[in-house]
Amino acid sequence: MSHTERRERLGELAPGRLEELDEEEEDDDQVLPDLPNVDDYDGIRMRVAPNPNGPWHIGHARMAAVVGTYKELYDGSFVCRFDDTDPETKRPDLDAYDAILDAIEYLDFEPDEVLKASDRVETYYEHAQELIDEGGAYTCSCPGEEFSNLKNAGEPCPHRGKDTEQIHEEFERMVDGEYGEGEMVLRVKTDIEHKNPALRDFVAFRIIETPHPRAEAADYRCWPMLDFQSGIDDHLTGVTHIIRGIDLQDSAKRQQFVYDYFGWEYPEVIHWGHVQVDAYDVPMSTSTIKQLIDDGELDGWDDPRAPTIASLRRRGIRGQAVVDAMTGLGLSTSNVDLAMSTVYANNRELIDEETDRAFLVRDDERAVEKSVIDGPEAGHPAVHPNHEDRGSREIPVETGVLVELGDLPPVGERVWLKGYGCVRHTDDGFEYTGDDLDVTREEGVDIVHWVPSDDNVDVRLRTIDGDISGYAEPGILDYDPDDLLQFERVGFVRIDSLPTEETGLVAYFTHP
RNA sequence: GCUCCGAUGGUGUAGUCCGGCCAAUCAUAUUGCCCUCUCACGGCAAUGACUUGGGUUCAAAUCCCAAUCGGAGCACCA
Repeated sequence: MSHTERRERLGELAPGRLEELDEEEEDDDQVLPDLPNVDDYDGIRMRVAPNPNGPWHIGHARMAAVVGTYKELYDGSFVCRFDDTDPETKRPDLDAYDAILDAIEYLDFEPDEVLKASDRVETYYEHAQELIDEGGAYTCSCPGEEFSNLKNAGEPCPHRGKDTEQIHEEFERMVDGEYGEGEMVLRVKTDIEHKNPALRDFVAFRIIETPHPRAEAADYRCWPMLDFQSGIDDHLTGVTHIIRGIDLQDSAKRQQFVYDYFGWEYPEVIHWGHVQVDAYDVPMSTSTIKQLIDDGELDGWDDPRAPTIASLRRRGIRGQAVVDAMTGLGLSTSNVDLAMSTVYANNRELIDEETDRAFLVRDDERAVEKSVIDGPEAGHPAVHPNHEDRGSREIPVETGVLVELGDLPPVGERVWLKGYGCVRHTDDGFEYTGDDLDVTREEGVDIVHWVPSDDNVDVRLRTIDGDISGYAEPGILDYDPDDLLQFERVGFVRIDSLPTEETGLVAYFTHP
């Protein structure tokens, strides 16, 4: 049935429906879907809860980008809470706390409150004691495997029936550090026969003998598990909406037991899948990146080859470009692949108009030197092709020029040196022809970039695929670190440092 | 093994709740053309998707069932 036929048919069968559809012409062009049950809350409060075991990789930016955007959308607030309750397996990196806050700032968001779980251990203890009073927790000395077997069979362990006084006493001893690792844990009493084995009597506190790296928290040995700590904190900090990964899809159900004991209302929860990013050889994992840095494979967290926030920033990519790409991914529960080309497209849109142009002849393309015969003394390409008012550059020619091998025409053919003029490749070098620009259109003469063979600047261009060396036009020295440029026909770069006695100018490749 | 969850082009996404203006949106990507003293920007066009099979219905991307594929949890990690 054709579209028109369908419409006519619908008109016969349900005339009102057709009008309804016509009226539904809605208006929302929202960047993110509505949060659930927003009207049930006085204000929207969310949280970003990173583990500070390293600076952020690109995937981490998604949480800050989305939570920050919701904050703006609903005029709400968000907490940045460092969930640093494992000094052993996910040992916090003391530099990461600030690195993460910097990353959030780079994305142009500001947490309304910053908390560290390791500052709040006493609070967790208090709630544990309360939970014990409510009959919601018990100390358990089962070896892990033994408990696991019982749990999988749906059988309670012998410790489940202890009286409250003994539990208090043993928990007290856990806090006082009187047990070694693995000797005693505090479990939340859920439903040992729950059909989902993942929800049965989970651990709330365990002993870790390795001191916490933060001096303020170094004396604690009895640490809460994520599900306990996070559940308590979300309530205490007034969080209304939680976004978290599908790896934590059972957390809410686990924490619900604790909330029930306390008579609390559980916040709204959204789960989303994992993000993969294309374009990188390096896996997007904090521990892997850390290892590669330790091994010297990467220069640091901001190495252009690292899939990290620090790297994107150093390459001159705006936080806004990252945020736009992240919000574009939506909140799907399935795993998603972020194409870096999306980030690049967003960023190009942000920087193209304002970024000055320059020439870089890449040595990796095997620059070739040619003397220029009978030509003008200098070329004058535009600073920006779409903005004549920004003037033109002056590039001296003197004895000759460098061009990339791939741009060198066969002997006897012409090429147009951009901003300079047309030359013919002869046995003697480049002979200036004086041709009009029309030859580039009418006779197919290619327009190429070039630099003076004498007066140029050594450049090391750091890219996602490794370093490239080359020679830039002299005017590049007028720029400062952190300035952006577009090397014409190469791509955008951020100037990282000016030349020194030992090294040339260092630039980071942004994107084509 | 037990328990959850998901599936729209190369990628992401809208539409799914409440079946009908879906002949499926937008972006990105790729390709071609135009513009251009850049392979940038801009303009135009092309490419390309409802996992499969049943069922309900006048009508299914949308509801139901099954299969397939994929993801996640069952840690004294977060």
